[in-house]
Amino acid sequence: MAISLAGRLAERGDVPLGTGCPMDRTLRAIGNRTALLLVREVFYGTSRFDALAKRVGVSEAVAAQRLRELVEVGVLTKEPYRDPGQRTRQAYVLTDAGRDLLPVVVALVQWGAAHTEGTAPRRTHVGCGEPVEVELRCAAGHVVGEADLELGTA
Amino acid sequence: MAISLAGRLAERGDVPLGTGCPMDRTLRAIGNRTALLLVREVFYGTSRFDALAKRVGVSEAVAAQRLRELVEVGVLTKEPYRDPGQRTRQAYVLTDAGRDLLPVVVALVQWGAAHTEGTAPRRTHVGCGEPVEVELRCAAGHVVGEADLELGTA
DNA sequence: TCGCTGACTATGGGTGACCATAGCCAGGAA
DNA sequence: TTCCTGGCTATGGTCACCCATAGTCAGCGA
Repeated sequence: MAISLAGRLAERGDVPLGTGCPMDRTLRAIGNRTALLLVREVFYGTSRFDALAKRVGVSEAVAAQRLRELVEVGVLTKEPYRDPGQRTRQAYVLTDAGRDLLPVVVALVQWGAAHTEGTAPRRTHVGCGEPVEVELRCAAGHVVGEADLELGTA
Repeated sequence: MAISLAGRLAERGDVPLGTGCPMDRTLRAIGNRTALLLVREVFYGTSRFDALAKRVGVSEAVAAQRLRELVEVGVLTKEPYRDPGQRTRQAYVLTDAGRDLLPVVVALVQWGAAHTEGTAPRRTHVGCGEPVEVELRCAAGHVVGEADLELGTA
C-alpha cells in the first residue's frame, strides 16, 4: 500500500524531487533538531533567549544562530518587551508561519510517544479533557489513510 | 498564546527536557533530512535500494547507512522478493511504526507548501477529491488549536 | 561612574552527515 | 566459466552542527 501519485509525480523516473518537494524545502529551512526543539519551547511559552538555550539544552552560541535562522525564515519574530524596573529586552514569539508548525511538532511528539522508550506527556483538549491526536482529514470531513491520499501536480 | 502545561512540565525551571521529551527522541531516531526523505519515498511506493538512493538524491553509501538505521529503529523492514527471471532481492517496506509517520510527512509537506517558495502537489482524498489537511482533533471530535492543547504528565 | 546582567559574538576543536570514487560479492545469463 | 548487474562496503575529504570557554555590549541600579 502506498500514497497514490498522479500527474508528473507518477511519471518521474529516477529523478530526485529535490527542492521541488515542499517537504525537502521544509527540512532545509527548519529541519534540524535544535531548530525544532526551539520551536517546541516557544510553543510551550518560553520566549527569553537564555531560557530557550537552557531548556533546549544547547549552548548559547548555537541557540543564537538557530534563533537567527528561525527569524530569517519567518517562523519567529523578536518583540521588544520590558518588565517593570528592567531594561527593554527581546522576546522570541511565533509568527503565523511558526504557529502553522503545530501539527509538525505534535506529530513528532505523538510518534515518539508511541514508538520510542520513555515517558511522554498526555495531550488533552482543554475544553473537554479528551486526548488529542494528529489526523489527516479532507475538507468533507473524512479521515484519510495512506491508501486514500493522492498527490498530484498543482 | 501558548500550549498550556500541567503537572511537572509546568514546574520545571531551566532544566532541559532532553530525552524525556518524545519529540526529542523522535528527532534523534529519524530526525535527519535523508531519513525523512527516504520514508517519504517509501510512502510513494519506491522500495528498491537503487531507486531510493537516486530519487532522494543521495549517494548509495549514505542511502545504505540511513536505510540500515531506519530498519534498526523499526520504521522499515527488508522483505525478500523476486521478479520473474531475476534473483531474489530485498525490498524496503514500511512497518506499522513507519506508517505512523504519515502525519509527520504530510505535516512537513503541508508547511512547506504554505510557507516556502516553489511548487507543491495538491493533496486530495481519493474517495471524494476534497483537499486533505493535517489537523489536531480530540477524541470527541473537536478541532484543537494551540490554545486548547494541554500537555500534562502521564 | 562603576559594576552587574541579559543577550549575545568569537574562537578552537570534535563529531556526524554528506559526496565522489572505487571495490566487493552473489547469482542468474551467456 | 565468465560476465554483468543490483546491492551494497570502503576510503578520503568537505562541511554543517555542536561544545566549551571567553569576550563584548547596552543599559539600568547604586
